[in-house]
Amino acid sequence: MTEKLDSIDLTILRILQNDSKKTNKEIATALNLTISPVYERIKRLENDGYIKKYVAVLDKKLLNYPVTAICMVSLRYHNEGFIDKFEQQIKELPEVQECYHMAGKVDFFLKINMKSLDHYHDFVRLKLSNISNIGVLESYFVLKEIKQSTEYVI
Amino acid sequence: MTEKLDSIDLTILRILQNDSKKTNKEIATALNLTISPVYERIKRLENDGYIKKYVAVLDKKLLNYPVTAICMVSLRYHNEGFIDKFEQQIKELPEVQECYHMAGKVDFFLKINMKSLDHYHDFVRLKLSNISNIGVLESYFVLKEIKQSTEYVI
DNA sequence: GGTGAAACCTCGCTGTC
DNA sequence: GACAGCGAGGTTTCACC
Repeated sequence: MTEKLDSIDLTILRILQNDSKKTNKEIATALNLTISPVYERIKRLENDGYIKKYVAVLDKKLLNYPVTAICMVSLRYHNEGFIDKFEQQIKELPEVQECYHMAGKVDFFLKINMKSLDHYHDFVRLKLSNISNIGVLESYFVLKEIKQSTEYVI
Repeated sequence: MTEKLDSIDLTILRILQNDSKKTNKEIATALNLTISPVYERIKRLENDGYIKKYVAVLDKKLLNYPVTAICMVSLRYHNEGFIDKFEQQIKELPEVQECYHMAGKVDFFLKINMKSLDHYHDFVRLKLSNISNIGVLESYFVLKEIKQSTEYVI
């Protein structure tokens, strides 16, 4: 494991989290380096876990997933076992893109993408409701996506 | 612009949204095709906008951004001009990773990553508060990230 | 930790069916 | 729309600094 990242590492990460198709050559040029050190630093950043994965970001609208819901869930019981069980069940639902365990009145935030409100209705009725221990479930619908990114300000 | 995607297109998109480093050769093998059609389909999917970009997903914890907040904002005034102005100002804040205009009582959901609660405090005090027209601002903190993905169930 | 070059492989394209 | 095959260029490695 590495201890610290220097400014070259950070620049590489900044470039890759914006466009992972940049070649080592392009990155090397931007950094006034040769290809080899860039190659080796990227390998190190991958192996040390700084870079988790490389993904293609798709267009939700074109793929016909226009409905996004934010769902706030509160559990009925809060024992460790119940919480772990809930988390496990949520992980297995591919429709749930994001899920966070929260501090405060609401226990979980979920972000869910759907083809239509009917699909969302079915999802809540057939899948979410099958998860026991849900006390309160409130759905909010997205009117417009202002911003969606995976970048960090590093 | 293309009208419809066939099952080969969907398989390619499924593969790439999970791992964009897969080579055309690997994808071709998985699909029992040669490289050329895979190459041409991906080019088409990029040009038609189905694939928006390729990014590296970084590890928040290792980069020392352990604090994630969900922020719910309600505006004071809801004229078109005010809403557009607010959206514009949010877009310019790199700390805000996601922002959605919502239907209902709350106007906007924001997801924000920070190095510490102190940084979050400064962010709210110095940046968010500088945005006029914010009526109500409620912050919820993430205890644990259960799931975070950019994939769609296509 | 960087350089530069060699070996290898994939990409990106063209012609053909 | 898919196949075959090629030259260019990217990836990977290594000896050297």
